[in-house]
Amino acid sequence: MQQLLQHIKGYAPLSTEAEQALYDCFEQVVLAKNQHLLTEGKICRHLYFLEKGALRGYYTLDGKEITHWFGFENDFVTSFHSFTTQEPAVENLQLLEGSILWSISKDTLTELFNRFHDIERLVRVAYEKYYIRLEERYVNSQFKTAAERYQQLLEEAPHIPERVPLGHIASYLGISQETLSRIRSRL
Amino acid sequence: MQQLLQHIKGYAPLSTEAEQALYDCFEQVVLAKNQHLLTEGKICRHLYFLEKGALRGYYTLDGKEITHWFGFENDFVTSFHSFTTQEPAVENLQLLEGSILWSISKDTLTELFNRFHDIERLVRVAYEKYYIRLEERYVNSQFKTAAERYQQLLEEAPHIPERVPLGHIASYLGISQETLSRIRSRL
DNA sequence: GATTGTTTTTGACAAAAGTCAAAATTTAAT
DNA sequence: ATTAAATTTTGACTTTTGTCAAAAACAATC
Repeated sequence: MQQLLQHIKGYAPLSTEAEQALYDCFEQVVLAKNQHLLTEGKICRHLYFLEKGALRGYYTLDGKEITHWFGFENDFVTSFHSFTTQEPAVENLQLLEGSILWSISKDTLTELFNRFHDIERLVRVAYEKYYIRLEERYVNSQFKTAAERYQQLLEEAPHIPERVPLGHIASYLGISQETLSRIRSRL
Repeated sequence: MQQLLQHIKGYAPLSTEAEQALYDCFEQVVLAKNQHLLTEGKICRHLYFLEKGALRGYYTLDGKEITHWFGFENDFVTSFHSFTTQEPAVENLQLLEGSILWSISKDTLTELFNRFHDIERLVRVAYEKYYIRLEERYVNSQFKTAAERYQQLLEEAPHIPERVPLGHIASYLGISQETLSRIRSRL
């Protein structure tokens, strides 16, 4: 929990009262490898902070699993679409390692937004970071070749290829596993 | 200006004072077709609301222009990365039509955030919408074929192919202009 | 340490998309 | 209306990536 508070204070300052309120509102969740935090069709009612571990977001297309993002230490994770709209999720969240998370419900968070301007600010700032991150991924995915994307992944996020099976990485990069394997053999 | 206020009230309620403050802080900008709102290397100090017209964001790669997004009526537009970080922009913003915009500076907006919790909330909610929109684009771009992407564009955003030259659309979809032309001839 | 299951690699071929160059069409300007 | 400029289409060919099937490598378990 200290890790969570430490992390979010990097986004924006927090009053003592707001910090205490956050402290009171997050609950610890411990899950084993391969368990699901969310399955498609369910409404995602929680936002999670990942203290330790790793997970992936994936959905099913033509019977295949498509992994479209990963979460690691100090990431906030949720099915963003389902969490914000409270509509059924189209994606699944599955643990890739045994993990420690901290959870807060949508309702509780909404209440915190009402009570504390600084918490709303903090989330606003966090959204900016996550938006920029997604924008970069988008541009890279669309306008670079498969080999360039993999090389960039090795340089900028080496923890991903180190901790995640190749098949997941291939779909994360939008290529087939065979193509990724061939790219690697050429390096 | 009424259009802008009307639009943002769709995100979250606004106190009369906050509404007045917004009214006072936005300035009208009128620009002709092909003019630039921002060129790469410059720091983007303003956020714009597009009341009427159209524009594109593009950057240069290997001497080619890559259009990665479009803005139309009721969109907020800026170089998001440069605006939030105040680092030099990597992208250019160019008008595709003669346009009417409303501009607010980063400093003024920051001040409004400090004065009005409800304006910060409104932007937080707006970010959620823009994030979801980008996430959908991302998933579509990476996991669908070129033809599927074009068909989806026709269905979900027909104003884009109607108002924008083919070359821009091709790079927006991440394909060559020739391929897009061939896709269209097959329909 | 043999066995089972999972993950990764390799091969042969097919499909999709890119490139370069030129022609056709559309749009804008005089 | 005519000319010039820009945009879109077409053709021939190359490169990239995907698919299916099988083999190899690696891990986990008993």
